[in-house]
Amino acid sequence: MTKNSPSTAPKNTIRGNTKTTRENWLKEAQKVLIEEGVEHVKVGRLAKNLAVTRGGFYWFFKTRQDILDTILTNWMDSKNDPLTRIINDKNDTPLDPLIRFFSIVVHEQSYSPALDSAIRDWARTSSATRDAVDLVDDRRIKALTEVFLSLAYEQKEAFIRARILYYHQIGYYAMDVHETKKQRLNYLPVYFKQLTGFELPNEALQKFKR
Amino acid sequence: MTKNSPSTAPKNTIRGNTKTTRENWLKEAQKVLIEEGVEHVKVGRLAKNLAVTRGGFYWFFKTRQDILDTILTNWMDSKNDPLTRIINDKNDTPLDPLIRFFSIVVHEQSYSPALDSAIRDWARTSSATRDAVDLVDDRRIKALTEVFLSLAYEQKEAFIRARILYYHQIGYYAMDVHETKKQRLNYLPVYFKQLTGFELPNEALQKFKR
DNA sequence: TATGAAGTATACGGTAGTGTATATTTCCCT
DNA sequence: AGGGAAATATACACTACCGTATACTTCATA
Repeated sequence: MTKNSPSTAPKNTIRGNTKTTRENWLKEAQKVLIEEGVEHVKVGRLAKNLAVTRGGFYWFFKTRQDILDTILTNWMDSKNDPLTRIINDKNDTPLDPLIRFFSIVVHEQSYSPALDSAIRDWARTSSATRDAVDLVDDRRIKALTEVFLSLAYEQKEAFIRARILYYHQIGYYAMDVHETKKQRLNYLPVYFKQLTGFELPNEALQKFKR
Repeated sequence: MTKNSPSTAPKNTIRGNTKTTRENWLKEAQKVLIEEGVEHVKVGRLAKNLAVTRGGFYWFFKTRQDILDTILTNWMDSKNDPLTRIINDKNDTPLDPLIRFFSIVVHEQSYSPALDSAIRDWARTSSATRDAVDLVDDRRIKALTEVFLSLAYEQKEAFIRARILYYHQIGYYAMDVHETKKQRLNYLPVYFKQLTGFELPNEALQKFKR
């Protein structure tokens, strides 16, 4: 009847006839978003995947748009974006932030390029999403520019380097390249040299291999 | 009643109650594909944009899928892809193919990165499209690798350079960067240097400015 | 052990899309 | 001038969504 606001209510004890959680729905929605794009994130579809009827969905979310908004907000949150957090203060060598960037990108934990790419697609038809993507891209490129500046590149050159490094990354996943980790590690030093202008230190390479 | 095969019949004289051509529909479909993605390419939508009812659509195309297939086939055709045709034989300087690549990309005539990007999105849900995109990407990267090899780069380095150059390009448009031509020309020499390893010849830069 | 909160299932009315069948319009050609 | 080809318009049956309302189930806890 009158349902409570879906945005409240953290609850850890499971009560009643419960088969799904809000997180289940969110995760499933993200999965479909990644694999097939926004247009396929339909509540009936999610319900089916969760082996449940649509009814439950509206317990957790007000509308379809509501769950989409939630996904976007989560994604935008800088706390969830390792790519903007590559700049670490404490006892770094100047090259460390870049090594961290490559590490995040190569290992693909804590950061989902697939989600990034799916959201980028979504931006095509949603201006709110477009804005979010612009904001995040800008944030990341600023961070990378800082890094290159600290490596003594000129402003303009640093900015272009940041762009090439970042756009290349975006392109790589937009293309949906399938490579084994081994292949990627094989190419890594060449990529590093060409994209940053510096040699990848050998001890860093060793670390990647784990 | 029984309609003739839509794939035949080139006709230049306009007869009967005609308001649209097959090309009109195709172009409109491409436009919507670019602006909003495949899922929005609906025959009612196209009809509305062409100020006509849906009826006519089925004169030119068997089904919605038919027009989508046509778009994909056109796109795939290497004759329509300037990016794979950058290698010209006749009296080139070694750098000319690269200059041509940048020129195509900067000027955006004869090649629509927006369409490229939209089709890439589409590949997410259509395996036929996925295959087409893979094929085209591969073709282009091979072409670029050849170019870098002819500039005396080692095999591996040439391949990575080709990738970075191309992926950067893809990423640039996936990000939907908005820049004036002036800005792009400003950055161009820096991009060229970083992406190819060679200085952009001054006379080439001048040509870009027209 | 029973009761009510938390969630699930079912049923409904509405919109938007698909493709097919058929009537209608328009203009080239003779 | 009028017959017919080339489309266009209209009408239909069908399916897939959406969101709302309401009845039903199940378990934690009192």
